[in-house]
Amino acid sequence: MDTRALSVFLSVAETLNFSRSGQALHMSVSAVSRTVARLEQEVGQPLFERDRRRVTLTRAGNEFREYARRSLADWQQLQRKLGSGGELAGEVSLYCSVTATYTLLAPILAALRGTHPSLEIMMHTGDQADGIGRVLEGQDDLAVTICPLNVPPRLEYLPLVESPLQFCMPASNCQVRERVLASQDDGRIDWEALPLIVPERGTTKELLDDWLRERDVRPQIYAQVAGHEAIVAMVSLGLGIGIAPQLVIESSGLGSGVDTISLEQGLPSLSIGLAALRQRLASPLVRALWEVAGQTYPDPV
Amino acid sequence: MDTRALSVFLSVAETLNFSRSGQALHMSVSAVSRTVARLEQEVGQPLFERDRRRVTLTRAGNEFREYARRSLADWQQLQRKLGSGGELAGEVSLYCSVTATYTLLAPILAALRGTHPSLEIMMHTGDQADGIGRVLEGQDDLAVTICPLNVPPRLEYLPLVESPLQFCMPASNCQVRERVLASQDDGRIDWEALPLIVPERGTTKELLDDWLRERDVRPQIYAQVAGHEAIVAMVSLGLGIGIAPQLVIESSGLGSGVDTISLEQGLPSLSIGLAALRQRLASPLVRALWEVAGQTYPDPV
DNA sequence: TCTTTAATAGCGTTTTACGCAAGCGAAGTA
DNA sequence: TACTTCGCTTGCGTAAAACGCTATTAAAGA
Repeated sequence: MDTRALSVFLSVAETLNFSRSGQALHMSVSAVSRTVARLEQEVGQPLFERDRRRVTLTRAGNEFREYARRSLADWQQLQRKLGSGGELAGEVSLYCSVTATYTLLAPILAALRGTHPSLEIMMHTGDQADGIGRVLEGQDDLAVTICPLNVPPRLEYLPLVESPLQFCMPASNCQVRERVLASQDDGRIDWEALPLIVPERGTTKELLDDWLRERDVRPQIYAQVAGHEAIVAMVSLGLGIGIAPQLVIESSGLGSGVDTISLEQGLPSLSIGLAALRQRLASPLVRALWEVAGQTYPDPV
Repeated sequence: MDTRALSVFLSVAETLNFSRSGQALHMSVSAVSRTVARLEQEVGQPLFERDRRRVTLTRAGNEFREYARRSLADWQQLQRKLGSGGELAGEVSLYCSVTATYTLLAPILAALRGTHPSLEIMMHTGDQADGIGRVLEGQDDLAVTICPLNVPPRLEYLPLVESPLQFCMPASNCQVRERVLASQDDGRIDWEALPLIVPERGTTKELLDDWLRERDVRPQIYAQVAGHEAIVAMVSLGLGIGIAPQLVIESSGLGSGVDTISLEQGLPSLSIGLAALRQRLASPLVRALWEVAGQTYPDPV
């Protein structure tokens, strides 16, 4: 009888649909099914009536729903009471890229100051690609990161914004820019003739690799760089064309130094959000930041 | 945040001693320690103050204690409500030996009829030695059994009574009886000369094997039999000497047919009690029987 | 009859919990 | 001062639980 199971039950009791609850809770249908089954075994009676097409609450299920609501509310109340009333032993550590600091994070931290003034943030900045690793290893509680292709199971991911991955080129006239414009006139860009500045590792590198492989392009790599900001900086210096999330290009101090390259079949769009270990999310401090973030960027569809 | 952890916390909050709570809860000190540590992480603050010699509740710990009491009471209330109010889908199945039926079990079932009239028991009888296996395999919810030498981790054991393991011999005059009496006059029984009727398997067999091995005795096995009742029956027929818990000897219809053999260093005493899978104990029906049994035989020390 | 939808069951893998034993600091003892 | 005891924590290996993927089953709709 743990609170997690109660949440699952409440979700199913609301949607009356195991699959939809699974999606909402970021877990598989079978996990939902078995969580409910366990609960039913523990209670000793079926909570839902399944007639193969429709799910309804049994009488016991209704009773249990009341209980679950109360119980969960009690728990949340206690969390609030102790979370703010107590002397807040620790702080929350957060890893993010420089860009995230003043684009994504600023409004979250502003809101947080209002709702949880006693919560202290220890921020570490670096290449966005390292975020997942640092969270998994427990170095940081949270990371702003691009949604990885496969979210590891012990990780929770909260999408905040979408930003398309973009190719970009120097804005000032230079050899690279001229060659891009020339090949655009031809209708197709000759990637193999252009120096490309790519991420050293991370999701964007993987996406780029896929994109190139699909088109059977073997580009001429000018440099592999850690951090999208650094890529944009190098592009603005005219060293080559690069790749970065639009968000980074726009908000780099060098925004005017680079132009995006528009393509018919562009690169995929990225989901950027928060990542944390499930385990750590049990902590009220971490969860506080998590929830404020979710409220600051509602429904990033 | 599950109810099990709350129980552990409440116990420690009461004893203010991790080791003692561990004993009371039938778990190791380290398990208690880590359960509390998990709880503290989840709450976000320490619940106990440990100054290496003494354990005290912190302010947060006191708050949490209130919450834990309430929460657990709610849960138990719900269990009662649904456990008795509902239409009790299943019944509880119980495995035991014939002897247990009318010695141990009778008062428990009588009490149960009073407190839980709607609870139905499906009883299976057979060799006591099979009880643990049947519970582990989920064939029965509960078994009356001799406490195994090593209790498997997913099993919960509730001691009810103690009964010494005894050697016994035919009560009527016969060759076997005479030989026992004769060797008792010599001061030492010559085990190797006497036909021995032993359990086929189970805890009593293991205890007997140990006892014989310690004394470097290689007995003459007349028969290996399943079920202590059958052993007593064979002994009463004069086929040899046997071994069984005193309880079985006394309450066998053949009580007058066998005599116990008193020894200086007798066989160890057995703990006889109820066994169930931890998992199954979450069910209110199973727990009902469990608790009534515990109340019927309080403190079997 | 075939397809679609939705829950459950089997199987292999990951994650979590546990027991044991070692560690370690403070208090008691010789 | 050195040694022992007490009691909580920690590292490590193992056992159990939970999960995701995939197959299965069953009902409803085309």
